[in-house]
Amino acid sequence: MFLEQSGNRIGFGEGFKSMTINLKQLSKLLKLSPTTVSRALADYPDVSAKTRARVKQMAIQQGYQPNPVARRLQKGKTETIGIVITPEQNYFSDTFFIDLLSGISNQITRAGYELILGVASDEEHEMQSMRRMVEGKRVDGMILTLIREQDPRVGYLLDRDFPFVLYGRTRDTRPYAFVDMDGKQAFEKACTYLAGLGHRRIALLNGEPGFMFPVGCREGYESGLFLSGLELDPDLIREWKHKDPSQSSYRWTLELFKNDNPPTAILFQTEAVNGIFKGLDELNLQPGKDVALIGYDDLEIARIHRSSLSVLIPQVREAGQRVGNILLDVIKGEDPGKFQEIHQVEMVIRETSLPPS
Amino acid sequence: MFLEQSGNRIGFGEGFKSMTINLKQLSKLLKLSPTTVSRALADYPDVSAKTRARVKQMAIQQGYQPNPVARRLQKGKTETIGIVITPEQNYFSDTFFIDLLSGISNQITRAGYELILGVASDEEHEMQSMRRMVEGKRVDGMILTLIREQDPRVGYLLDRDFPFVLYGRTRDTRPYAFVDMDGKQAFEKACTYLAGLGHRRIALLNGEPGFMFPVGCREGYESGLFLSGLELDPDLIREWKHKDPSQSSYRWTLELFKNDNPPTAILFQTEAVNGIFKGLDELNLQPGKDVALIGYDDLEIARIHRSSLSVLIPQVREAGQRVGNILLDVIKGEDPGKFQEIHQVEMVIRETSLPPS
DNA sequence: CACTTTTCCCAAAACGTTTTGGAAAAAGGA
DNA sequence: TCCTTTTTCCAAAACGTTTTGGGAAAAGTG
Repeated sequence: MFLEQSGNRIGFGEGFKSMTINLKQLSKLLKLSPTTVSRALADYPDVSAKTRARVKQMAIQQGYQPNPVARRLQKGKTETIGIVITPEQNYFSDTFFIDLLSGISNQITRAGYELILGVASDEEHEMQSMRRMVEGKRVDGMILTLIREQDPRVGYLLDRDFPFVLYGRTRDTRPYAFVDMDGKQAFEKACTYLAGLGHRRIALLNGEPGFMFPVGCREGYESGLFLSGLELDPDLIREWKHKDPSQSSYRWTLELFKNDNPPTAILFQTEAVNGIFKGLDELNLQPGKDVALIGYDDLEIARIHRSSLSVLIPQVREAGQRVGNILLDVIKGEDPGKFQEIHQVEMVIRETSLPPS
Repeated sequence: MFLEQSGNRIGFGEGFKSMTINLKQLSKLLKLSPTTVSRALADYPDVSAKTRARVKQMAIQQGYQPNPVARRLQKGKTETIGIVITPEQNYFSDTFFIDLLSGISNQITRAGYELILGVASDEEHEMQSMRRMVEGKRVDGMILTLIREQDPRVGYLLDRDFPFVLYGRTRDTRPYAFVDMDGKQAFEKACTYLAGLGHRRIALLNGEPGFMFPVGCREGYESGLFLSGLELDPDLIREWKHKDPSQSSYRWTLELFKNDNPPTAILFQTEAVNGIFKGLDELNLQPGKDVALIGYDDLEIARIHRSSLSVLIPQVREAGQRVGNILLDVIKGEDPGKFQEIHQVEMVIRETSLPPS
């Protein structure tokens, strides 16, 4: 029997009965020191090929896995990264968070890292949850999403040199790592496309200011107008509310068409699609036929709708994978300033982007 | 200066510069042993009120927080719970996961626990991700969602006495802890309500078999028909596909109305609403007026639609809170069989549940 | 053969807590 | 006063790894 006094209690005690073996037990089984076993498994050159093989085989046979908690203590690393999400501001697409988390998790797991999730109800709790992770030494790095123009989280982390990666960008001038979608290029592309079809009155139903992503969208929109030789008309720009994308975009849609010279096309974040469809419906305008529409993000509703929506599709999962990999590099000590990625956004033309009637 | 050779390197070394103090440093500052400081902070009775106060004050002043990794190693607990989600099967509502995670996180955080997230692409990876957490000693307990009728995860965890809680139920007869929504009662209520309005042909567009939740829905539907003295007509029951709720429900909606004796009302999970709306639209049937609709789950699209949808609303966040609390109790060693909760589902009548025309 | 180098292994320390098992000092009881 | 009890503190061990700093044996070198 390979158990010893300090071994795991097997077969008695309440709760979970651990079936696992630890390093000391494994080394006893092999008649080697824990040192050698540890080093054999870590492929150190100072253990002979023969014993290394023997150790590895036994480790597999016994199902040995190093206790991560013990390793973390010794290594002084938590092998964990943190992310805080805010349910209140779920203005994103139905699969956005799942896609992003999926990409992140996919990459960090293969490095043995864990992803811990904080949920915050508002901006204040968001900071609080992050500080708990950082100051409580619960993570080696942070991932930030839903970035604001002035984002206190970024300053906080920069100030203490704590590793982090943004999904998005902010206005801080110090170098930091980020992965962002090229919203500007996307909206520029969509805008020039519509202008190319002959549209002259193109509206923008944009996200609410404060957050960073509507900034790029607006830049792209303005640039697209300019490149197409169109005037910018402030009456054609409106902003929906994050708290209630559908209601606010519904109202703005009605507003837009009270204009003497109403738009023939609308650019928007797809989060607002329900409100826009409802508004157009009420005005007896048919999406695609009477008004061209291009949304930023693909949603199921956009695909299933009577006139399936033309969209700009960000590859969120792929971006998440990059975010994960970059964070691992930053944790390793690499310069965050090296990792500033802007990902292209694909445009998929479906049924709502015809020439003006 | 309170730093010593084995203290944290402050002000040099690459990467994150820890500003935090550890137990040894704190105890030196207080001219007490680490033992006493530790016990003072943990409110042991064998430390005098005076020193306890002194220790606590200094701890706060210095911002001391026990290193969680070290505590976990000593305590033999990870203070962590795990959950695995599957993006492929996101047939749930737009806020379902956020709501559930929010409730769980809310409760476990106040007990000092962490929530780690696994993301799996399919059933096999789901199991693999869970085994990594369980066998890799990365968590003290698991939370399971999207439960199947025969769910290998439940057997796996029961077999090794590992603490877990289900959001949902399965067919395993051994006692285990779960929190479930009373889908049966919900559908029964909706069905009798519609029957009470005079509907005689009530269809059920249910989730695909294999998963557990459609079972309760169907039971409630059948029971509702029976209580209302209506015959069950198999032609009025259809199942949408998890992989593509909208398309499949769209097709089934068209099918249902090819019937010589078509339904005047449909019960369904709100995930399928887009397909149903599209189908009805194509058939020139107006939701609420020509066909009564009650969906299970509240979605934004359901509220914003021209005829806002009558719905059954499960309190997912509250359920998540219970799941979190129960898991903490089970980890503490309490009998899982004691924790079997079935939560009521509220019915909210809006515009799509009128009497038959 | 003697001496150096290389190969292979290991004992001990360290990571930062909590728990165990006292022990000294203070207080109480006769 | 002396003995017992209570109060208050602490040294050492433990949790399970990895790293440090050798050291013995084997292999090369002259």
